[in-house]
Amino acid sequence: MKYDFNDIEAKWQKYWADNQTFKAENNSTKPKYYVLDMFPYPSGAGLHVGHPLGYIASDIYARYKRHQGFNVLHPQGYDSFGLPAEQYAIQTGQHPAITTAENIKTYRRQLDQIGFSFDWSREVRTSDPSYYKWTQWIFIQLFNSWYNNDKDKAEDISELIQHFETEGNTKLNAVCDDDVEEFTAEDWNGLSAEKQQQILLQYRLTYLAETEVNWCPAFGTVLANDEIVNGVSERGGHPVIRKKMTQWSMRISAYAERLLQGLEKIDWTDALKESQRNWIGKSVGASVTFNVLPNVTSSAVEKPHKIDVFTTRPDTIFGVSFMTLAPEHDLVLKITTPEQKAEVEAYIEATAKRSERDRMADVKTISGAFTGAYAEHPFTKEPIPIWIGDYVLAGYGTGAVMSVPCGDQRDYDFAKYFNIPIPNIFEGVDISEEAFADKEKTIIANSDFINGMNYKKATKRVIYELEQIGQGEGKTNYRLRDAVFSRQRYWGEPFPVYYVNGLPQMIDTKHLPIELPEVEKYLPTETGEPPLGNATVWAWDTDKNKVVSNDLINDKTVFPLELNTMPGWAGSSWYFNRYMDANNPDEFANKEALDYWQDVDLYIGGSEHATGHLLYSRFWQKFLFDKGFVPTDEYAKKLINQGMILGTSAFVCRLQKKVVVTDKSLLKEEMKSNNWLKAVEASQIDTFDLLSDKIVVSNYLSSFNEFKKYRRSKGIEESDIKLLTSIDFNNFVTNQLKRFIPDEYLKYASTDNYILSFVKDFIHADVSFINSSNELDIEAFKNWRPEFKDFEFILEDGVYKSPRDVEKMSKSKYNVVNPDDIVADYGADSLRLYEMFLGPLEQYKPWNTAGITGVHSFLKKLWKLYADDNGLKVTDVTPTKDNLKTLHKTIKKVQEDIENFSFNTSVSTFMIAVNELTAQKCNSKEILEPLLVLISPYAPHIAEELWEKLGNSESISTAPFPEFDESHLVESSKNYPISFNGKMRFTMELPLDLSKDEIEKAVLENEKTQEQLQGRTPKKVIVVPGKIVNIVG
RNA sequence: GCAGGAAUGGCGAAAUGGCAAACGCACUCGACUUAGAAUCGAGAAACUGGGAGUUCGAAUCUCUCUUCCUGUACCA
Repeated sequence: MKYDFNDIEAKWQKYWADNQTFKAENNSTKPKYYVLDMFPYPSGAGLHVGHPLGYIASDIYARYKRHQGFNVLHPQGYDSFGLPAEQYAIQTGQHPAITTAENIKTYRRQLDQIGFSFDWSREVRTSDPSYYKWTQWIFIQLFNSWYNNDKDKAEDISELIQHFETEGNTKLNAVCDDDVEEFTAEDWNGLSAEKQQQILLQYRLTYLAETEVNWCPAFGTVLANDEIVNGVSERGGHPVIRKKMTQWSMRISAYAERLLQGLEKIDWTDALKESQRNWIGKSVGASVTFNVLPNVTSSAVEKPHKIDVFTTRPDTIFGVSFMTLAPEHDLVLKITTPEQKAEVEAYIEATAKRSERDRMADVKTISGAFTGAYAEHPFTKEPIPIWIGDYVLAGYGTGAVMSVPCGDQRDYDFAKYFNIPIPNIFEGVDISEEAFADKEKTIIANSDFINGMNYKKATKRVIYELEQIGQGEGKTNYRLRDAVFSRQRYWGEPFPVYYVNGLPQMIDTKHLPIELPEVEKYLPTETGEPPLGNATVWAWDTDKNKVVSNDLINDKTVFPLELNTMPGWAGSSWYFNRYMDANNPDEFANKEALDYWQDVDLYIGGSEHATGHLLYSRFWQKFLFDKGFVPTDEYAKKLINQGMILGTSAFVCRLQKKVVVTDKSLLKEEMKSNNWLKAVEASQIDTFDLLSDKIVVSNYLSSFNEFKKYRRSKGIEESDIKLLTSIDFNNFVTNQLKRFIPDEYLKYASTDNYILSFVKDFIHADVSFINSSNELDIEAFKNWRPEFKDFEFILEDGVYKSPRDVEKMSKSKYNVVNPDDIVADYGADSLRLYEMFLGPLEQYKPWNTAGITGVHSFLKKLWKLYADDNGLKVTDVTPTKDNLKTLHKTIKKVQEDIENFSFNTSVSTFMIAVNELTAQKCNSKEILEPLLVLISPYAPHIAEELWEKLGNSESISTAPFPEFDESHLVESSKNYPISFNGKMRFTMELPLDLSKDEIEKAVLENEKTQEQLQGRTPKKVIVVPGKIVNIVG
């Protein structure tokens, strides 16, 4: 019997599918366990070997939990709306639904062949109307809710209306827009229905408002803050500009504090929690109101202007020597004096021109302008000049700061630059060079009623005093902004919204889903409307309650529908709940199912979702929890970020034409102070061109590691490495490259006085041309591209060894490894084992296909334990003590490893076990049968096959995990390491039941001990029974 | 700048206070084979980034420096 992995794997994959082996039950007496992978986007490129890493880990855990007797929910599906399918549609005219379906098919085939234990009966696709029906439903729930700060939860909008009707909004403690006006119950009741709707929008958890958005012209859509990195789009790196647009937004800021606090009770990685904390950006301080002093331009009747600022350092209020507003601040033009107008306007224009990116890149240049206006200090009543400067961000806090140059470096730099006074309000601190920002060491001085106080006391007192005069209060500020929820794209969830007189109306939930309409083109319309503006059947008929032709719009019974679609994160913000009851047509998930499964026990995925998906989904979960739709307000108890698998790129090293000639003696001098490259530059005496620019040299001296080896073999000092590389290269050059050197320069190549340095460049070679010893298939490389056809290879021992480097896996680097090939050549079990064997799950690690032979031959060895050419070898023979010891130490280690997610070490443990059992010639079923259960989460196909061969008729996935029995590991003696002053010198076999004293006696009597001591008396003897003996002295 | 993580053979790594380098790749030699692949056997190498401390004993704990990676950044 041979280990025919291809047949075995196909057989069991079919068996699992036919028998629905991994279907999870919603009614079970077993304890539940929910293992989830982060939602994949089915891209057209398919999977590379890096993608399944997390899926394999979660699959091992899911299978392990089944062996432990849990009812395991391990679903999979697709986050199938998104930009790439739409970009492809724009280019080719193919409907995104078609390409998406094709991509999913490829994905599914690739996933299936790796042997995952997914419950495919629960598959979801965000682009499927039966799914996005419920995304639309949640949107409507958000629209119909507001956030009650007193109860600290979301409530139904009807309760808000009731409040307005009886008390207005004066005593209301709700989260709302900044510019809400106060009104009484009478005011409210007197308002038109339209006006009431407009006011309610300022409170709804999803709302339509004109907001400044990040517009990406290349994509023709807005992007959320987390989709922008360094001022350009995360995808594609396109420029992003600020633009005012009417958009749907999500009032996630209402949940800022709970999102922050919730991190305390979930077992997610610290790095991830930390980035969420940074993103939420809580700062505690005070808001302070400064009154602007009237000047000639403000007429007497006009209300005096006020500037609100937020500060985390109210204790430094007496150090304020100016104020700075963001150039975009509303008040700027209103307060600027005529004398300063020209300068201020010029400055505003100049900053507006600078892109967000320039502004971020250039933080050193200080710029600003004086408005000519003054504000009054709330306590001293002194006038404070008001400046504008682009170091103050319009989007944070109030877009204005009280500048305390002695306590803030940015204010300090600004003050220095514009010659603004820098009063010192710190006791015993020198501020002549820089600002003093250390809160802990602060003692306040020159500050009236807070002199001598520390930061904490002074802060408290200042806030109290501000409240007394009505010019401030304690305040907590969050960096987290409301999330823009509209996208000007086609391939996303349509909003269940139509417009009556420009005001948004929700379609009744019983008419959902509102399906995506057909369009001719996926581009924006000529009038600049989103792609849905191309749809001809896209109007809502309120009588028939269906989508009808645009021609019928009469604004009485037929109204236009929303043209934006939802962003990518809409569907992924709640999918984990849908899996609990994935096929329910009447509810997003049934209450019983939700109560049974509760939450995700283990969530595995990449860290790139830290501030996007993982924050938005926590927000939606908390909202659904507030409204009583889900039983928990955090949906994932534990989260692990798997590391990325990197590619090992291969290169050929080509000599550039230019050769630098250096005098060796000069170079040695230069080397003393400079690095090698600089030294060569500095001591160069001549340069010339090679006769060819198509020379490829062996990596022998082009890779540093190879060189280290070489150095050792010649006994060359470390410090001379670089120098000698070059000299040796020179000799090599003399022999091999002579014919490429012009005659008049040959003199340099043939004497020892000169060093020739070649400029090199490295060209990516496809990794499939490289064998396990890094040797390049030169013919394949030459035939790969016409421009490589006549490359001259200078070989070393007849082969070309490619330099390798670790990089991200990508097509452009020709280092992508497709799991299909690995599965075909070695099988899914080998792939699974190898991915785990590479290293710790969370770590970044390079893929090197050559190494897979190790785990593959392990599987063959495993097979041979059970079967050989004559058939099954396993018998009922009683196991030996050694057999049992091997089995039980394996059980113990593997169980510990899985529970610690240390999958790489359990693969090693299996190898050790198989090596030992092979050496022991173990045939015992009592050993070999439980061993299969241990291995089955990792290599399920071979385990099933051998399990069946041993006479079992049920799938191995139903077998209980073997019980660890300590008694098999009990030893009667221990080979003690005997150390002298901490250094191990020899070992000594001693019975384990000896007492400390007996051990000490036995060791001291040993002649080797006496030899080590050479007559000295030990000062101290440390005996740790069962571990070590250390003799000091 | 700030935050988080890391540094151990040629490579991936293991050891979490007690015999550093288990396990695997690559390498060398040998066996088998017409040959290659595969398989089996044997072997070599390298002392934990630097410095200090705690300890009988440190890769592991503490301090410090260096380097690298990841995230984030005019956040008042």
